[in-house]
Amino acid sequence: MTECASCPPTNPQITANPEAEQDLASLCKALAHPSRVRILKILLERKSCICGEIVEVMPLSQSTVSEHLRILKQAGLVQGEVDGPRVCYCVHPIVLEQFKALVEAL
Amino acid sequence: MTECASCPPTNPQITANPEAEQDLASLCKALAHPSRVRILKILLERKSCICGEIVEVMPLSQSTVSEHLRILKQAGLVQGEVDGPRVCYCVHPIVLEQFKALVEAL
DNA sequence: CTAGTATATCGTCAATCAACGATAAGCGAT
DNA sequence: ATCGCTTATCGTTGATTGACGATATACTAG
Repeated sequence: MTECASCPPTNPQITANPEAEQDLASLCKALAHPSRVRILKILLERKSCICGEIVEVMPLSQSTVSEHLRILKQAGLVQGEVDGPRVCYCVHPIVLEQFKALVEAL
Repeated sequence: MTECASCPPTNPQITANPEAEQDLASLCKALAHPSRVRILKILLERKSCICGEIVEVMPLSQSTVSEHLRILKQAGLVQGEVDGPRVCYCVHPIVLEQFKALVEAL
């Protein structure tokens, strides 16, 4: 039972939920790049669900932005809806809440 | 102003705090691997601040666990204190709270 | 000082990531 | 059907990651 002075008291519950841990890791991985955090913020702040607009705002090429969107979409954090010739992206509220809950549970 | 039906209404505030976004991305990156989430959970759940004990519990080599700990420490989520021949790791409560706050603010 | 234990670092290798330009695919309008 | 616009995908490249064994470092005990 090693213990040190500077460590805070911790709850002794024995959780170990491998699935939740994997989910948290996956969601974190999706947000492990500043550009993707930025994109998520943009989607949250704008009333519209833009897509090409993101490319205009970001200092990245269209293909790179598209790739970041793919990663966010694959993680479930974002969903894209085809709207004529363009695609309308928006945050998936439920998955974002799940992410918040997983982090809060730490 | 593209907008689509399935998207939730979002707050129109213009935040754009690049520093906070970078911080969030860095913290997420540190937790972007299941093993590191696992290690963090272990540190939170155990009353002790173990280190070699982590190696025993994880299906990874000592050097790999050490590397994961280094990444967590570099992100500030964890701190290690030398305790004789061994090192006592524990979660840095303030940084963890900052992480929670950044996620909650999404 | 030496031996033993615990942890960190090094070197390597395969795999994954991030970025880009080029190109394909989807759709509306002509 | 074709043109023009928007977005996705492909192929490439250099950088980073994750894993390991081997080794170096740090500390205690004897």
